[in-house]
Parts: sequence; structure tokens; C-alpha cells
Amino acid sequence: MTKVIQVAPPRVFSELKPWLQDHYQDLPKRLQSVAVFAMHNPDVIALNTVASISEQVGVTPSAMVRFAKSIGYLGFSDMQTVFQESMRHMPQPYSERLNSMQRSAGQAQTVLSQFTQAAANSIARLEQSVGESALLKASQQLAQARMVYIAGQGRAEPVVAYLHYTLVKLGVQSVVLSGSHHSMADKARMLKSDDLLLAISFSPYTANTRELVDICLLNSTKVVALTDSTLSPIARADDFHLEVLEEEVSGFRGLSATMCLALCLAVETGRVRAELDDKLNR
Amino acid sequence: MTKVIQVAPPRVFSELKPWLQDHYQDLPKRLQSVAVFAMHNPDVIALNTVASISEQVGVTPSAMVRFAKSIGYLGFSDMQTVFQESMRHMPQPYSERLNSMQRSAGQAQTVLSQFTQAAANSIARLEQSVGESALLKASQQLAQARMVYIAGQGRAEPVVAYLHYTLVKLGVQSVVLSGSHHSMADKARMLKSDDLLLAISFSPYTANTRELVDICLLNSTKVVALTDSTLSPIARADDFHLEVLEEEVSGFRGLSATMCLALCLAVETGRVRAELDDKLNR
DNA sequence: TTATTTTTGAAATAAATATTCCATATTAAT
DNA sequence: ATTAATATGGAATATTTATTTCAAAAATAA
Repeated sequence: MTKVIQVAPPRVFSELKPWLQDHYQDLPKRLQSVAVFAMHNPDVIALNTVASISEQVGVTPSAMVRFAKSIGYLGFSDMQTVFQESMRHMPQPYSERLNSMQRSAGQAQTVLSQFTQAAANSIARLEQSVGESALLKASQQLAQARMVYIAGQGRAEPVVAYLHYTLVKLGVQSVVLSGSHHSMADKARMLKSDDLLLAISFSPYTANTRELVDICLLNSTKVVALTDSTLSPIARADDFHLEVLEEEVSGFRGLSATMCLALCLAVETGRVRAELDDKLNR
Repeated sequence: MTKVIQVAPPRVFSELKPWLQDHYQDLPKRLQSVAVFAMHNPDVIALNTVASISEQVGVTPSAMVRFAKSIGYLGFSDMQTVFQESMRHMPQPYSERLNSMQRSAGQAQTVLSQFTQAAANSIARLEQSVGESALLKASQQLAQARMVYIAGQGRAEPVVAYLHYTLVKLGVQSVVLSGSHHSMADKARMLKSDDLLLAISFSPYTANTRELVDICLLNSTKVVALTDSTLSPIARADDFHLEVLEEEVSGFRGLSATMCLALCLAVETGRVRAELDDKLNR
């Protein structure tokens, strides 16, 4: 029988690679095939069944199990979880570093590291989930508006404050709507046809913001929404919405990715607005 | 039994989102929970088993199957493959090719990628620069205070709002000081000896916040500061201050790392406070 | 070559996982 | 308030999937 490696095998993919290189020479032919395949197609290992993978590699199912065991794992399933974990974490070069650092310590994670990790993941996900074109479209809407009304409550309020602060600094006229003590209907009446509502809302969605969006859509006032899922009641098919998902740590959701998106939106709006102004002046 | 949708469901994740949005309203309560969870944690759906997912969602395994069927799939497994496919096409952390390609090409980076990069860097730096002990000390101060007064202006205002929101949610009494129309002296007079000032300020440092800190230190009122450098006028040797540096992109500084630190501070404070309360009750 | 060890594949088994079914609870309609 | 319709949870079942076993084939050593 093949010698089973005694030292515990790596629990993170990045460490598994050099580990495999060390042991590669000692492996029998079939198991070497598996090793090569695994390094080239980690996603296949992570997502498929033994039967399906073994077919793709061109070996028998038992070879897969033997491979996992011979490099130190309890079995195929045990090894697979390592590949799966590597998929969860998004493609940040820095996070990978941090990740291996934290794990190698093997200690209970500190509060700080837990939250920074979650924030980094959320930002990584943001980058790939929000398309540049969606951002541009939303920015164009904002830039064309005569006045931007910003609404949002609860956890969204800091985002409202930040967007307002940044937009004003960039010369885009905007007003915070959440603070004022008018009724929703009054607020909605303020919005003229060439104005725009920038609504920020996260789960659990506040009724107020939702209502505001509803009224605006009825009046065919333009709405740009910033929310945490397409299931959000303020995200409609017919308006422009940007989505940002914050990873949660024991029930707490941060705002790191959201703030990043907010800044992008504001800056891009400023740029588009400057372009428009430039055209008019010529 | 729940109506089963007749039209064939989407085979790609991006189409599944709007699809779900359409059918969301018609779903029963439990299945709505599943829908929300699925949109928030697509990776969990892709990689875990029915039993494990259903536990995380807080529903029974059968609800998972029912959900998949009610939106048109053959069963859970059928739906899962769609989620899995969506993961395959994600940029993988271990794919060196892609990574180096992006960097070496040095192509015109998108607005989004520039800012996410900066945010992620700032967060990575945050974790290294802020010690767990510093965070703990600051949190203990906050937890011991009878009332926490939060102050900050301009770019710090969103941070103030977020800290206030989170602290209140965690049962820590706090008040925002920036908004009120009192003079600095009046504000400072509000602070009793067992109160605490949580001051947030970034360069260029607002005179107001600085003044407030000065007065508090004279009255020997406790101050915890959140700032962007030790050179900041509100950072003193004799008080507790946390430092966070946001990387700038063409003159714009985000708030991603700052928000992360704010959340850490609030959560840790909540934890310490809970501990203290626990001791008193025994 | 022959003996011995190692590797391999196919089938049997064990484990896990998804799915179905049904009694009960909940909700909606009359 | 009563009835009907729908939704839900838990247990039973079917199915899939991983793992083990073992005989045969290679490879290695004598």
C-alpha cells in the first residue's frame, strides 16, 4: 500500500500547492495524474463528484480516494472541503496573504481580523458583481438630474450622509430627504420631473424608503437605488439599481463595501457631470 | 401544494436573480426566507448540503427542496448546479495567470477596480496597524462610560452616524453631538465626569472637534479618538486613540477601513459592556 | 526467471444526501 | 365560526456518492 503521509495536510489551498510538489515524486503514476489535474482544475475538484472527476482525469474512482489519503487527508471528501473553502474566498491577493497568516496561527480569530476579513471579502465580491456599465448608467442618471434627493434610514443613513457630502463637494446639487419632518407624500411632491431620487435601503427594508420609491415610480420620477439584493422591495426591473452585499460576522453587517460603492458612484457622477457641463459651454 | 412554475427556470445565475424577484411575492413565508438567503449567500448554496444549508437558513430540509421545485427546478440538486456554475466562472484566487495578467497588462483600470483596490489595501493595513489591545482598551473606556457623546464633522459625519446607530443597537447609551446648535462650551458642559467623548476627525481637522477635545481634556473627561494619524491634533498621549489610514485614489479618500474599525469598536464595546452588566447582576 | 511488493480496477459495501410522503398546523375563504 | 386550501416539519425512503475490499496486473528485487 502507498505510504500515508504522517504530518497533517494543509487546510488551505495555497499551502497545498507546495505540499503537493514535495510529495509528487513519491506518488505512483495514476496518483500523479490526479495531482496534476487537481492543480490545474481546482474548481472541478471543488464542485464535482468522485465519479465525474475520475472520469475527467481518466482514472478510476478509487484512485481519487487513494490520492486524497496518500497526501494525508481522511478521504476524498475531507480533501474536497479544502478546495471548496478556497472558492469561497474571493480573488484578493492581500486577503490570501492575510488568510494564510490567520489560519497558520490556528488561534481563535480576533474581532479585528474577523471584521477586516469580512470587509475585504465584501469588497472583493463588490468588484466582480457590480459591472462598470451599471455604475456608468446610474452615474449618468444622477449627472443629468437637476437635483438629487437622497433617502435612506437606519443602517443606510451613514451612506446617505457620505453620498451627500461627496456629491456636494463635487458640485452635484443634492439634498438629504430622510432627515426632514415631512410626510412621505410631501416629500414625493418636492420631486419635479427632472429631479431624481437616490434611495439607499438594506434588509430589513424600511417602509418609508420603500413608499417613497413607490410614489416616485408612479410619478415617473427617475430613481436610482442602492440596495443589498435584487429581492429588495426598492429594486425594480425598470429603474437603475446597484447591489452591494456585506458579508456578516455573527449577525453584524459592516458598511465597508457599501461606502466604497458610494464613493465610486459619486466620483463617477462628478466626472460625467463635468463632461456634460463642458459640452454646454462649447 | 405550492404552484409549480411551468416555464423552464434559468440555467445561469445572473438570470435567476430577476426570475426570483418576479416570483418572490407569490412564495410562502418559508420559501421567501430561502430565496433571500440564496441571493445573499450563493456560495453557501453552491457548496453545502441540504441539511447544512437548511440549518443556516432556519428552515427544514424539505423546505429547500420545495423551494427549488416551486421556482421550476427538478429538485434541489438541479438548482444547485446552477449556483455551482456561477462559481466556476468567478476569477479564482489560485489562478495565477489571471492575476498576473491583470497586473502586468497595466491596462486602464476601471473606476470600480481602482477604488476597491484602495479600500482593500486600507483594510489590510488597518488590521496590521491597529492592535487588538488598543481596540480593547478603547472599548473598555466606552463600555464604562455612563453616556457616550459622539462628535465629528465633514467626512467624519457618516462615521459618527454609524457609530451612533450601532452603539444604540447594542444597548450602549450614546448621543450625537455634532448636530445640535449649541456652542462648543455648552456642549462640553453637558459632559459629566463619568461621561465620555468619542471624537472622530480626519485631516484637515475641523477646529470644532479639536476645541471640544481640548475642553474635555481640561475637565479631565475621558476621550476616545478615532483619527487618521498620530499627528492629528485630537490624538494625545494621555488618551486612547485609534488610527486608520485610507489610501487615496486621485485625491479621493474612502471610508471603507474606517467603517470597519468603527464596527469593531462598537461590537467590542457591546461585548465588554455585556460582561460588565453580567458582573453587576451577580 | 521467480518471488515479492506495489499498484490498479471493478465490484461490494457503507455512508451521506436528496427526495417523498403524510399528519399536523396555519392561513384564507365562506 | 366553519370549512377548505395551503403550508410546514419530521420521519421514511430512494438515490446518489464515497469508501473499502480484494483479486489481478505491473513493477521491482533477488
